[in-house]
Amino acid sequence: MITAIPAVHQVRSGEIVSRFIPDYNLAATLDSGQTFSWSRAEDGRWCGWVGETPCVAWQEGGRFFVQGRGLTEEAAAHYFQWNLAWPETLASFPQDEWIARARAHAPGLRLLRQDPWETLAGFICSSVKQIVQIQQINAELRRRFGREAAPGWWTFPSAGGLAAAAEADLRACRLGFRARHLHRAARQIVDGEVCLEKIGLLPTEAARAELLRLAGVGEKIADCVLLFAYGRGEVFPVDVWVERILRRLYFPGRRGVAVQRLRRFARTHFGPSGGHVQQFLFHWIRTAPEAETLRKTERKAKKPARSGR
DNA sequence: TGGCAGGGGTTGA
DNA sequence: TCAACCCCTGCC
Repeated sequence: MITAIPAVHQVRSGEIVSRFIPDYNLAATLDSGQTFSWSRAEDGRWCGWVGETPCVAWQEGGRFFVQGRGLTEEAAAHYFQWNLAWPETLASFPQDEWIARARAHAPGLRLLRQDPWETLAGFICSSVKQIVQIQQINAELRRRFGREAAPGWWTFPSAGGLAAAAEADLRACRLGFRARHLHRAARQIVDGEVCLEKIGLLPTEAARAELLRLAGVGEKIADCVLLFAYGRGEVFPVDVWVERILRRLYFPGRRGVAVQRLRRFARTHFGPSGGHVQQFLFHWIRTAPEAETLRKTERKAKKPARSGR
């Protein structure tokens, strides 16, 4: 089986950058479904990528360390969002019981600032897939189409690299029907039909409209890219788990509330840092012991349709 | 052990 | 609005 864990020792001779950030929860951040490029190694440290630099990251005594050959503090600070005004971000959250529970479950859960193409491609691969499977697809795409930056470490393939590949070769990475979407999206970017750099300069609504022009990109994936790659912290992606939370916690006893209604509610209710709130709620319902009952109830109550909508 | 339902979504009719 | 799309996992 392909795993996302490369050879740790290959980067242990690189530069180490660090900063004292006691209120950063690295494990929750890397394990909360916003990135598919990091894995926990046997020694508890995290192996992954800051851009095209293979890195190892860990925390000790409130200090955050990242090691990688050629890694700069600027690059680490940008990717891990070290400079975000965290207390101010938290202060902008609405006060309610569920957000308080989610925050208490994983204090210091942050958002990353990832590469737009890698994030986009990763989420196109994610539809109706579980996180472990997405990580395997990510690793397979790297191994087949990436550049070997260090022994055992392959960069994420460029849009050009995937556009030039045969769709059948993408399917061989366990992509299934997603292969067609990813191939077409890569083609659209290579052809200049959609420009990821320009999207970064657009207001959020216009940026979302541009992303929605890409094959395999609907509202959920567009919102994930806006939040995790373009740093639009107000964007609140609504996937099936968050949809269940919103229905259960904010619209109890109300049947037939449309997803669009939930999205409108989320945009206004959760405020300017709604994306951060979403990440807390998402991580809480997936992993918190106290949410176990809610998870089971929702699975049973789920309608038999295959799409989860 | 094998069969089958279902999964972090989008597309196109 | 809903079936179809692939493949893998977990449950019975």
